[in-house]
Amino acid sequence: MSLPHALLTALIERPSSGSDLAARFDRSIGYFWNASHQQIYRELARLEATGLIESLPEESGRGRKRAYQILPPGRAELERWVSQGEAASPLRDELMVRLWAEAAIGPVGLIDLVRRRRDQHREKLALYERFMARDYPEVPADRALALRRLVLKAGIAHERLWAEFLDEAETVLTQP
Amino acid sequence: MSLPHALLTALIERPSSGSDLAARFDRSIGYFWNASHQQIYRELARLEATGLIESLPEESGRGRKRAYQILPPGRAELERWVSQGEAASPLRDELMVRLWAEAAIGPVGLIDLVRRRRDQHREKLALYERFMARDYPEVPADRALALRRLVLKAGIAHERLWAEFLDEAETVLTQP
DNA sequence: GCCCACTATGCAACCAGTTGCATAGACGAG
DNA sequence: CTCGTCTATGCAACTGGTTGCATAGTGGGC
Repeated sequence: MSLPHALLTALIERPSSGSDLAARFDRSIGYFWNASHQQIYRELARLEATGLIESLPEESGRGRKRAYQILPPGRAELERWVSQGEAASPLRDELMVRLWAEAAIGPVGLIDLVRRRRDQHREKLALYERFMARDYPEVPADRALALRRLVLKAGIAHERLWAEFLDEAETVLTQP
Repeated sequence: MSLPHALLTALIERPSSGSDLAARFDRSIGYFWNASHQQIYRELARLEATGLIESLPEESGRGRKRAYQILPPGRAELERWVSQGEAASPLRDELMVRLWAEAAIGPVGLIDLVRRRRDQHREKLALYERFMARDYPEVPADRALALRRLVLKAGIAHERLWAEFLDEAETVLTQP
């Protein structure tokens, strides 16, 4: 249940509409949590129904932007939640299952998929590195900025790890 | 939809019951795909209903082991699936959302959670490294073994990355 | 002025995964 | 022998995420 809290966090930074939020997700926390616009709209409606956020009265309706802002109970809920988590989100990666299956049934053309996916990771890596160079040319002294930089840094490390791993997988898949 | 294919792969290696499979998931592909016993039983029932596997006739019933084996259509489906995937599974990590939220609302005691989670990753890392030393003392020449070793290696790299990242997060969270 | 493409919002149905619990046999302690 | 505990199987309800589609406004090209 991180999506509502991710939305609350985004709304603390500034009031936003659903499409705003969808766009912002792609550019910041999107490294580690993504959401489709349908999820976002549904969750915003729920958050409003439970009184954690409210929509700004700007003659709403379909096709019209509808901005939301966070309310005090929303901030309280976010504070409660942040330090309260427990288990690590379970790890799931389809490609690993495919590699494992290839080991069991022999060569079946997984190599193309591996190459495509490695290229995806390389692209993301390059993108995130541009973000890093642009937004954090040096390590910020400010705590909040340092934390946001850290999240981006984790995204970079993650993409680099996968790109390197997939290079190695390519070698193993082609050789014998 | 990787679970059915993960089960098919496991059943190629050898016929197994639901609880067998649950145990084996914890020790091999579990690094990258896990499943509760409920999911496994339900999925096995589905796979049998669609004719991809069959249960061995060993006087079944509750409390009795009920082993399944893969059928030719199951193997065919697995081969079809392996090389056919497309998008990378979306990445989701709650802790990153929490870090991001902490950046927005200030210190709220996330540090304990970070330490706990770092320790979890360290434990897994140590465990996987033991597996590596025990099962793959040297790089196997055999393709299938090399692939399985590779999956384990990815698990190790992943846990190490997280443990190191969380060390850094601890530093940032405590300092300012 | 009209059409077309684009942005923004939203509904409904479906699917995968989780949670809580129930039931049946195996097996050992007393 | 019977009680408690462990393993194995299973059902039902719920939740979060995905897919496919529908509808309303906006704005540019012609």
